[in-house]
Amino acid sequence: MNDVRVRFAPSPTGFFHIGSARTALFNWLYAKHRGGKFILRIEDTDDERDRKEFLDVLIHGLHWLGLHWDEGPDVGGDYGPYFQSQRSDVYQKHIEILGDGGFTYERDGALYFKVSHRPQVIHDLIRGDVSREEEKDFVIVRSNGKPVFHLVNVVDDISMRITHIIRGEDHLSNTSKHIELFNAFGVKPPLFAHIPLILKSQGSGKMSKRDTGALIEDYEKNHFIADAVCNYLCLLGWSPKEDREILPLDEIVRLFDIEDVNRNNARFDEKKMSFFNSEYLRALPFDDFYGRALAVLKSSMPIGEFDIQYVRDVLALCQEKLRSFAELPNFIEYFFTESFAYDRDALAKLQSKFDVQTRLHEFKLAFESLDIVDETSIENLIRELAADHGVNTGEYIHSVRFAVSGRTVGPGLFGLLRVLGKQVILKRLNAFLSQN
RNA sequence: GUCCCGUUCGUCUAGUCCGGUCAGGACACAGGAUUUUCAUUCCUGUAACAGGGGUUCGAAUCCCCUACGGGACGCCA
Repeated sequence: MNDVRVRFAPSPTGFFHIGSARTALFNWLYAKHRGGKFILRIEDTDDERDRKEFLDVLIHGLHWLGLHWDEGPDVGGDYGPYFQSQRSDVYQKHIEILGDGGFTYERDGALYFKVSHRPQVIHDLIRGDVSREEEKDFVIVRSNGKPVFHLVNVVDDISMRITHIIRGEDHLSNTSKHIELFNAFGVKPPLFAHIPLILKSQGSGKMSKRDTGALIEDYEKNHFIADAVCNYLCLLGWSPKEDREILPLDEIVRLFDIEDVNRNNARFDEKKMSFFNSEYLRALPFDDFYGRALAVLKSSMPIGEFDIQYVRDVLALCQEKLRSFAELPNFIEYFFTESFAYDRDALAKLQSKFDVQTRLHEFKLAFESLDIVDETSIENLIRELAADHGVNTGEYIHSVRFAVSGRTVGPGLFGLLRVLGKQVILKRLNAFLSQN
């Protein structure tokens, strides 16, 4: 029997921010670690700013990250509805309770809550006890009749039986208001855990939606691996403490505890995020890699016109070389088109070192009479050529790579040629030689 | 301005609770090795306890002050 209940309570007023995502992640981790429930509650009490579009982005982003909820939109639960816009009766009832208790008064058409003018102690699992006194009465119902964040947030945490409130440190100063409300309702407040903020990598202040890497939907758009994003996010404010950083999410679930979260803010590091992504990419089982690669290429490359086995071969060649899916289309372009670009600067560099044209002529001559185009036979052929002409194998390798791909970087040449096939290789050699 | 939170390599952090190992790891950066290119992998290097006072035989670790950073101060959430 476990009764940990945590909630992620976003308001759909903007795109899915990385800081929100990490708050969701920490809530989710804690729920999973304790075998409790992770609840999604949509705080859509701001008619001016709430938009359906933002809600969709949020829901989609959470699913993409793999942070599925036990109660909330789409899945339901015993404490719904999970949209604050549908809970006015609950709020009305609680407003009356406060009124009956003499905690409220009206001014300028709005309903105010009378604060106690006594310091409120916040029991914070991360920061210890924090004492703060609320000085001014505050509005709980606007003059247009809509209840405000502080009220609905507390009411829902009470009625949804939330046991731990894990949220950003920016809420720490709000918490004294919330505790006043819990007290007024005669309810013992849940335990709090105010997690550090994510600061922008350059300059001062917290990550804002305009900073690169700030929006979860951009990671999906750029074909990041969600587990890598989660893994990196976990390490912003938390550590497994054993000189290990890349570890599977289920292991993080096992090791994670909210009390181990750091107190100081963390600066976002785009490079380290990318490093995590590339580590995850390389570790992907090939079929998984293949499936993801296909989705990336679908829109940018005419892979449909090619044999499936050919596409698989190309991708098998590339996985170990790739650092992100975003660079995949450019990386393999020449496997799927004859109109790829030649890197002229790179060619000039090669030509300054040795005679590219001569090596290509020599290679072509020998290659034409090669019957079996597999990696071993290509390698033997090149090594023999090099020995015969008394030059380094590299001269042939670099020349051929350039002639067939237009560039000096890429997968191992022998595999590359094997996959390209004899016909295409000869066609490209001829085309290159006739133009240079 | 007021209140709250924080401060270990450039960055993320371990170590702090229960003072005593050259302050450890990772990213980044620099050099080297391996590799047909690139990437990988491997090795090496640069680099930190914000400052000042205490307490103590001994402080990154405990206490105080200062500085700096962050956050909150809405009929936004």
